[in-house]
Amino acid sequence: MEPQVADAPPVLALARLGAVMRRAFSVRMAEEAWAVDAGLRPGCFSVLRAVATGATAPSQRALGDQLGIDPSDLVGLLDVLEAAGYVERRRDPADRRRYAVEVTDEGRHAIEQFEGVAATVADDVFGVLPRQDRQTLEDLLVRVITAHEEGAAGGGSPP
Amino acid sequence: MEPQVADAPPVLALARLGAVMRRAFSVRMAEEAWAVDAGLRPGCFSVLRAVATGATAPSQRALGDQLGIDPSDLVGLLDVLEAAGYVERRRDPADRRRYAVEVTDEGRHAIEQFEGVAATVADDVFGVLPRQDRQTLEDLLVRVITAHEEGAAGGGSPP
DNA sequence: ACTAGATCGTTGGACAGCCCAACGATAGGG
DNA sequence: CCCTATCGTTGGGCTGTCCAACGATCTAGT
Repeated sequence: MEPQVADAPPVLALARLGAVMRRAFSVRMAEEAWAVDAGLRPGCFSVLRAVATGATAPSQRALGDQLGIDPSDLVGLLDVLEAAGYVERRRDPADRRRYAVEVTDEGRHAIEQFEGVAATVADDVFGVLPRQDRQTLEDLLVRVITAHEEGAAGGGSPP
Repeated sequence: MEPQVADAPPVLALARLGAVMRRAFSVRMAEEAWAVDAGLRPGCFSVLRAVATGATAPSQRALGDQLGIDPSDLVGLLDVLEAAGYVERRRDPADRRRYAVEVTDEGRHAIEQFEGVAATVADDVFGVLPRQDRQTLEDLLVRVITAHEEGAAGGGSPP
């Protein structure tokens, strides 16, 4: 009768781990003056990164679909980012309902700083693993996450 | 300066993935009559599992420290579990402030059913990976999670 | 023995994240 | 020209998490 410390699917434990990471990230960011000053929330960086890494300036709808964020929540996040001067909302001339969200140079600079904070948090969480295993874990996580992002956004089955 | 297609530390993405898992778990559970009937919330199963796998009947304080759940939130979760007949709160005779939380036979049975639901969710999330990689990922996650649980609970340095 | 401080479980409230319903503005098809 | 669908936006509700404070109980100092 082994105590089976970790059962087959550590589903809720992973959910918990994600919450801890978000929390730790939020705490670390609260120490950064440039972030507090702009009123940046954790979700802002997910959006900022998606805008910057995307090939073309995406619409808010596409952005929300890709990240799994509700369009209504995206509004506030983009308001903050725009007020901070990190992104710009330009009307899509071909479809004036849409905004074409573009990243600014300051936005790209902010991403680098954000990456530094994220690296600190990642060290706290994944630092318990030896370097090789940690690399493997991060690679696998990226594969899972990107697979789900594609499945939600572009992976759609067009009728 | 690599183009860093997939960010160095997928911190927020992992946080997002955790939220997705919790959500998916909640949705799947909403379809199970035995869970809805008892008013079980996702966190209940984390607690139930911790109570069952622990060597001795833990106090609520120890339980909260291990799982990273605030004692005040643990109250409600245990109320639900006790009302469902899955756990019992017995006064610790050696220290009448504490409760010794014990799992019942029905509680153990509920864990098995819960594991089935969790397995379904895990398939949805990790199913995008080939079997071998999935196994590796789950193992690494378990190592990280247990390391943090030990660090939070048993890691204390008793004076 | 008696008091002072610490610990355990509990209550209540504050706060952020996530989701849904509904609305004006715009685009496309009959 | 009208009807429907889509985009961004507003508002509200629900849940999870955290913090402050309280009575009951244990522990330590005298």
